[in-house]
Amino acid sequence: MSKELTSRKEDYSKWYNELVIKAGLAEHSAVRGCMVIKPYGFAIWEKMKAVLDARFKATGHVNAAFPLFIPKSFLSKEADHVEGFAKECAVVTHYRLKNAEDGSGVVVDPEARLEEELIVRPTSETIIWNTYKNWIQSYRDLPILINQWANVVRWEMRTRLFLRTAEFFWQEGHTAHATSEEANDEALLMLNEYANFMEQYMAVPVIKGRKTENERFAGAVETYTTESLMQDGKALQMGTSHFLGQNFAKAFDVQFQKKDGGLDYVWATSWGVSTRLMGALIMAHSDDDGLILPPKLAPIQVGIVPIYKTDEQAAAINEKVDEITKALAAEGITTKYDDDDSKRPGFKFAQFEMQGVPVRLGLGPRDLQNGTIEVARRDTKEKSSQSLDGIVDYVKNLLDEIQENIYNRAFEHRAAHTSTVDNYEDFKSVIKDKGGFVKVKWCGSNELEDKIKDETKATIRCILMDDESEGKCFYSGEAATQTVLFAKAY
RNA sequence: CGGGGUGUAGCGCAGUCCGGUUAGCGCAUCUGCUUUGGGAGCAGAGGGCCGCAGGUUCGAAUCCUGCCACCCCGACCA
Repeated sequence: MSKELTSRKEDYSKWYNELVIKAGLAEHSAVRGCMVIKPYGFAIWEKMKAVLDARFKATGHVNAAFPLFIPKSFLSKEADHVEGFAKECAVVTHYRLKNAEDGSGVVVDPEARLEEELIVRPTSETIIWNTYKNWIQSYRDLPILINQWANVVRWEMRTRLFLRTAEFFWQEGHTAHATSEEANDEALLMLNEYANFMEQYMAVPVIKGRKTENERFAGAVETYTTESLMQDGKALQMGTSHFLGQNFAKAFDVQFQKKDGGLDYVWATSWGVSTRLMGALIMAHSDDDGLILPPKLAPIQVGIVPIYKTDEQAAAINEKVDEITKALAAEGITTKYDDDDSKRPGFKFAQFEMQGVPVRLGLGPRDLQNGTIEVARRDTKEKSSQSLDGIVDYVKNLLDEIQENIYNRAFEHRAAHTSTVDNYEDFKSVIKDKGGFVKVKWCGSNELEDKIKDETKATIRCILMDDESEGKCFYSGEAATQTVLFAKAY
């Protein structure tokens, strides 16, 4: 395996694939389209999970677990929903294997066919609403605010590590409410929680908006989304939050007794983010030397490399590093001391860089003599010599600075790659040559959206929340009803 | 599902056209010595159902037939 990555300029897609492998985040498994998330990659996901889970709980939600399998008939109860997912479902048809008669191994036992086939959940609305039906009789049972952390399966044609895999991990929130307004507020609340997490922890700026009918979740009345822009100018949908109206309540006949008497169907939301966030995190910040992680999500915040010739020097360095590590740990900063004697310092520097460790410390005999330590920051690759006294405060501040810097960098990149146009010629040339988001006035026609997609590959990523609907549609010249962002997307 | 490509050591590949010693190279691994402030050097060692199953042949990684898997490009998607 070569030590270098393909550069982003040369082949962005290849760069991404190699980076995921070489940074030790994930790899392809024996099962087509399914990945193995390796310990280092999973450590990042766990940090994301911990922050999100705490936010869900702080906003009143609780966790629960629903089955992996869903009776096939459930899926078809909501018409749009089945249409959206039917084409990518894994189906369980049998429950037993037996030894092949010719001794060639095991075969499916044809006697063991399931009465009703089960599908592996592509999402859990149906099984959950079938359950909620039993839990809800009165307005006193509402709201229900439940989240589950789970894996789901969507049989994708073409997959890419983290960005699109046949099996992926996510969380799905499913809430039930007495009023339309309350449910819609919930969907917006979670959209904001997502956006805050993405910006404050992942250091990825996002645009909040609504999906067009074409792009909406199958079964939703309204889909809210957080959209980000990657370094290659393509957009990535990071998380979605859906106002489901009464669609699932009606499909599963979930009614409740209102306070003032009378029955009504329950109002619903669902919202989710997946391991796709890993893909966004990787693509948003990293460079040709490897991963760049935001300090708040980096499993290792500070990597430490000893430089020595003699055993005496090594012993003295070990002692000093031990001191520093403990002082950093006391401030809640995670470190990794790479004292592997079989590797040379240069190799370790490159390794920490590939893994995106935000800050690297180098300590050698010269430093011990001068009371200094070498500090290298991953985001800018700047190196400096700092006094050993006060190194903890220095590192602490530096981590904050890196977190801020990579956010600002991503923000500026997005600003530089967001164009506003008012005619189709300009639109086509921007999409083709520059990429990024293209902001336009829009008349709201589904057919036009499809046509533009066919011609340019660009789709409407979102309808801006605070849209001023003045002016004319950039394509049809009709009165514009909204402002939208187009982009080529992942 | 259509079109193209690839299966040879843990990884990346050569060899296949035109059959013929013991199947080779780089990286990685192991042992030893020298090294260590930006991906170390030398010496030695281990590691192969040549994707699978048939066939042709004195002889098959190489030729023929069938199958399987994976990758890329399209249609579909968080």
